Amino acid sequence: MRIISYNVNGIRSAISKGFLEWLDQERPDVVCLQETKAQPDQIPLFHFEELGYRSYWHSAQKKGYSGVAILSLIEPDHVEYGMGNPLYDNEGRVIRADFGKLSVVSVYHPSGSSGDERQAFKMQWLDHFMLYVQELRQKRPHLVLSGDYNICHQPIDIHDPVRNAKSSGFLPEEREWVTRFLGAGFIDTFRFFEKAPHHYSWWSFRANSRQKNLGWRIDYHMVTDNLKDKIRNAGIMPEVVHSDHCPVWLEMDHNL
DNA sequence: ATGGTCGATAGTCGA
Repeated sequence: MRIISYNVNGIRSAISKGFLEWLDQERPDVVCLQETKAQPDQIPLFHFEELGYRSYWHSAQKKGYSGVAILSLIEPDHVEYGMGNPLYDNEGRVIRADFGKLSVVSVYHPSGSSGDERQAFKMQWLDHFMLYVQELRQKRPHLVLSGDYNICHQPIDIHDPVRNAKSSGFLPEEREWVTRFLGAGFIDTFRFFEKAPHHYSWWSFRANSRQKNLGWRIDYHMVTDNLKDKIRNAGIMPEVVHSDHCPVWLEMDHNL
């Protein structure tokens, strides 16, 4: 089973840049999307159906903002929208699909880059997400949590750790959250295989950052450590350019 | 210190 996570920075924009042709070439079993930036009536569902994908969308209340989705060639047994708390669910940041014993979550953690208020919300959100995950594990112990975490964990995950020491996305408290998260029994599947620096999943649109590979690794497939023996491989697709992020993939044994 | 770039929208805002 191959799962791809992709912050598309607007699904309609990504489609205009060749997203569907890319999807048809890759044909992953499951796709977790973030920043769909579309209301339900603005989503061209038929495009995905034509390619054989069922799709499930959790949009934000605010037009053109946030939003997550899961596309799947396999029919999920169940789909859950949000974390079950109205305080956190109106921005369309979490959707979960269950496939047998496996649950796949597409998550878009808040950005804190627009100011102190959103940074505070981000930290609150992260705390709540931790609780959500711990509770979810009681009934769904085999989890793949894929998405845009908006946090670089280690200095090798960001091109300039010194200059970004005070940047949202690389703050000590954010990095410590990821450490605590992994310590609670999750695996950063990309780092499980690749120990080298200079592998990123997001680049600023400004200053030709992408051409110069001055990026941040903020998109992850985190899996519960009970799936350790099922992880086959993981990687990043920096050559795919429909967004300021690139897709990240995870290959798992399908029989749990 | 400033400005640099996008997507979605119609407010400029949020990233």
